[in-house]
Amino acid sequence: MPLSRLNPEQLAAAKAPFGHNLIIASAGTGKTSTIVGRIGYLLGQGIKPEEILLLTFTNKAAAEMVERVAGYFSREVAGRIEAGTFHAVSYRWLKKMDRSIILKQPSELKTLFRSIYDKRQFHHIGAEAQPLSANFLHDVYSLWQNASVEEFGEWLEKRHPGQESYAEIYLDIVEEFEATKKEYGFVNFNDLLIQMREVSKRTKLPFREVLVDEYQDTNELQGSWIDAMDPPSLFCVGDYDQSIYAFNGANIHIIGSFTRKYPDARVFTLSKNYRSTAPILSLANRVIEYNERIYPKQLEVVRSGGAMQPKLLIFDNLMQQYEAIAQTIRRSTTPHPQIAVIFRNNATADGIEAMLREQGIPCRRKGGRSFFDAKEVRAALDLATLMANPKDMMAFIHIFEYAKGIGSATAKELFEGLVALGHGDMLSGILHPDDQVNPFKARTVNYQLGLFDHPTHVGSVSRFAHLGFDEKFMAHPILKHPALNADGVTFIHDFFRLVASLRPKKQPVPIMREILASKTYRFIAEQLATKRATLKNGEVDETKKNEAHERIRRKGVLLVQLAGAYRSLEKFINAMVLGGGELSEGEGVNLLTVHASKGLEFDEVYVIDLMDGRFPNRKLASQAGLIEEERRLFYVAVTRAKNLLYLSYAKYDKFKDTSFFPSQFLYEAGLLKKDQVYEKLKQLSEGGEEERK
DNA sequence: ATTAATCCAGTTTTT
DNA sequence: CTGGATTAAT
Repeated sequence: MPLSRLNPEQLAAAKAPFGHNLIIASAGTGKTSTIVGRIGYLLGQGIKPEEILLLTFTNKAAAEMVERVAGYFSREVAGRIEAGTFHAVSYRWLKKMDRSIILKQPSELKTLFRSIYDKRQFHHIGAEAQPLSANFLHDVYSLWQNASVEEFGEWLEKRHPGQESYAEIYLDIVEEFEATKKEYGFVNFNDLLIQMREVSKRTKLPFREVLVDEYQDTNELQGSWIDAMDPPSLFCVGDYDQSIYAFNGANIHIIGSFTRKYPDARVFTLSKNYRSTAPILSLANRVIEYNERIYPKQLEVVRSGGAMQPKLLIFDNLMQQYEAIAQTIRRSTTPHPQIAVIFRNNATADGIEAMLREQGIPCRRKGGRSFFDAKEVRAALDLATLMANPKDMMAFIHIFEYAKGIGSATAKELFEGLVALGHGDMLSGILHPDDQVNPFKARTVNYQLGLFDHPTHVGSVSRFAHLGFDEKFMAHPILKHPALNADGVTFIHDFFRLVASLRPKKQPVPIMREILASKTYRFIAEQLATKRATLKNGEVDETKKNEAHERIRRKGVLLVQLAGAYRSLEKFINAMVLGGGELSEGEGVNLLTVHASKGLEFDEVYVIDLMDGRFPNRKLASQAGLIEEERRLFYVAVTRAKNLLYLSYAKYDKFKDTSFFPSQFLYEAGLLKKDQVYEKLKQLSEGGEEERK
């Protein structure tokens, strides 16, 4: 039984009575075992697995816990537990209620937001504040959705004073943004939670207990999501010192005020650390002590034995640092998957990754980001998306921008024309156009030249006769669009053929295969490969081009592999958005941001680039007292280590010609002797504290 | 007006 | 190196 392995503290928590239970679990105190134990206890009490909801921060974490439960019970029982991220769970339930959902990449919706913003005029007069930029306003809006249940206008006023005169325009933009998303059938991450919260308010869900992992990173939106569900029993596990998602609206106040919110709350504290050696733990604790305490922290070290002290590595310049670390890793006897290199921001990782590969050390970097950002992957998925959601004008425009002579404006007109020809359905507009319908809105520009109106249209189609397409295609009304040239018509022809052959298919794998083999996709791939192989002097390097094609082909293979796990196209596409970021490529040494390292542990850990400005991020730390969050980030990073911990920094970046001071956390950790530099850094951070008040 | 080419800045963190 | 913004060309 899972309970027999727990220590008394963990056992008490796992066997807590129903109600509102908060478990304060510091790093490495067996939080996962306790949650698994709790689930075992619930099942033992006769609770059905489908009455248990387990919310985790990543889907991988959920899968791991379910897997451990399966080890004690059975895969069948464990599989019935509702487990996943807030987003994944919301998605599943909304699908269960038969909603059609097409998740879009955040960047896509940001583009949409920008286009709506750009339609507005801001008249700002000299002394007034500049209006917020489109991108910034989008992020502000998204943060508001996550961080607040107040009205947007009021919240904005508090957070960005001086913007009052634009508030009306902002609200108008936001309103149109919401309406447009609805029109095109788009849903973003926030919408999943917001829609699910609405559902929970109306429908009582069958959960007897909700378990929340990483409770310290719950934001207001997620908090209200739980409130709306109003489960009879809550089991929240978290650690105040590991709250690192303030940028996403995570509010430590939520975990901090748990006992005030629920007067009947019971609090359990897990204080025995099983993960790290004494020197690693004491370093972590020394630093986190600089933060104000909400709960007293008395971590007990369980492990004993001759442990190595954490080692500080100092380098003259950045590349030397990466090189030396790569060498140290090469010499290490620790198996590669048990080694992690942890950094504050992703941008830094390119240097170390390149260096590791150069030295022949295999590594894996979390974030399928690069994969899903690749244009060829986007294009393949956009084509698939059009079959699942023919209302997706953005996907259509992206595809047609590859056609010569067709830009976003013409693509939009083509899309709207096809929708009109299909009485609201773009696909039937392609396959069975109603030729009684005029696909084009009157364009004032053309009609000023009245004379040419009619002849232009007829003539424009006949001039494509030499292309040799069949009559049925040549009769398609959309070809009358005046801006089309031969290349554009050819592109449309191939695209229509693809749509026709995809239409009867339902399974993701054959659909993806068909897309990858299509002329449309091959044409796009050819363009991308050529562009990637074009040298500065304009010549195309054939070898490079072949390599580019090979990389594109491999991504296609991976896409088909991924598609194999899904039974419907819509689910496949959504999963690529919902879980895509959790995909990691390769095997070997782990390259992780601090945020991505949360919840993981490794024998050997390198925390790199510990320079002031980078870690802590000075731009952030100097504002709004966020130095505490940066400190928590440091705490999370170092507590990933079980046995060996290396901290490193470089004094100089040759490439950018900038010098660095060491991170103030290195002083706080006692690795550097406090000097004038430290005093100066401390002042900078405290300056931020002042500003807050 | 729209597309295509060129230039320029920039890069926190996640579902 | 990408994506956005500016500019040149159609």
